[in-house]
Amino acid sequence: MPDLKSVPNPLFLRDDELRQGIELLFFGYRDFTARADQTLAAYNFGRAHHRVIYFVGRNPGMTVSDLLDILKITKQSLSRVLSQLVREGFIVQRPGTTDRRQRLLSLTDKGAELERRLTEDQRALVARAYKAAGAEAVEGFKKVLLGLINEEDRGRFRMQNPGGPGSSPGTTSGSGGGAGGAGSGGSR
Amino acid sequence: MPDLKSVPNPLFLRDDELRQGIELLFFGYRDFTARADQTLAAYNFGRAHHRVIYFVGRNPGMTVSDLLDILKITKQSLSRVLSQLVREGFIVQRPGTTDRRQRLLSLTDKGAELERRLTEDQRALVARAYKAAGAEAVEGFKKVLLGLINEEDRGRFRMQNPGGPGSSPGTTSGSGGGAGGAGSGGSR
DNA sequence: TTTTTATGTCAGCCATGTTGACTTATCTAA
DNA sequence: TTAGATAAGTCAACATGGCTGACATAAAAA
Repeated sequence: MPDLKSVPNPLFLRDDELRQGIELLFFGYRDFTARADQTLAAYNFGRAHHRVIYFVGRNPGMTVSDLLDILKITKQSLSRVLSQLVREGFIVQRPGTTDRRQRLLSLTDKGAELERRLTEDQRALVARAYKAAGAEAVEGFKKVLLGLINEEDRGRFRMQNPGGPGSSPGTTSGSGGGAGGAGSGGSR
Repeated sequence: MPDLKSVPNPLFLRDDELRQGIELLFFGYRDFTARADQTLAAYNFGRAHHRVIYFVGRNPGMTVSDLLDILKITKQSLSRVLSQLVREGFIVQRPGTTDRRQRLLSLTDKGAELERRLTEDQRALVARAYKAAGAEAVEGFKKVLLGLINEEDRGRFRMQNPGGPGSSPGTTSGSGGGAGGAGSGGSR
């Protein structure tokens, strides 16, 4: 591998390569969301509902502030979908124990089932792409995407050794959950 | 490396890993678009304008049908932004030479300059992520994203050897370009 | 007790996607 | 040469999901 510092513009940083990356992200994300969107339509829900259900499922007991931090939308925008999901029995809110102003969010059984169905679409798609690309490519995929992410949110992901290729499978376990992040302490 | 066929559920295909991939895509795309959106706001344009400008810049002389195929939106949706861009002098339309029903699209100088400014934001972001991750990770990134993309659109990308893991770094270079895709011949 | 914070709500605006119906110009095939 | 298909555009109406601004309530913190 060439020493990056000594090369002003390595081949993989040429304009064409970067544009290709931009387009891969566009097409990739477009198709990544397309499948789940169909499932959502059957419930008369949109992508915004999916995101709420997904992250609440991932972080049971999270606060509204936590969710806002993740989604980076206004509370008015969130309110529209969240209150709908609560009204229709997909999500429950209970007051926080230490801070009773908080509304801790979690999925109902009904919500958990929807979450499963929704996430299944994307998981299958990602699994297929992972399988086709191989373990090592997956490491690279994660590494690059992590680099695209806002410094502040990067901490949501606990990545193991970037050591790469042959990293001993036995230790890959750990972390797992990773994205938990949003502690209920939620300051802003 | 374990033989995938013999392992029912390799480590990199565990549920946690797949969810992490889903989240990386969400956060990655969110931040990938955030920067350019700010630039767009200064022109009173939105993401839809950006996409049109980007792809027309990338494929000068493309037809409206070509563009619709890429964006996968309705012509009514496209019309709203496209006619605005034409009206304001960012894009020109000229009749097709062989088929005069077609309106071949290209950027004006003004449009090209905007395209440069817009794409610069994303290119810088991608470049930073690429640089931090390294050439080999970039290969993996591309490989996985390509696997997420609709079979039909995959052909827009001419990837070099999927050679995989230990592929000699010296040869990582290759092709580059690629993504042109939408030839103006545009059949549907 | 006063102030700040966490949450929610009403009202209205904007961007961007959708469907359906219809027009115009042009190409293509019978 | 005419009938039908195709490329493009338009009007109208609607849904989703962002946004701002203003204001309300309860509970924590100073």
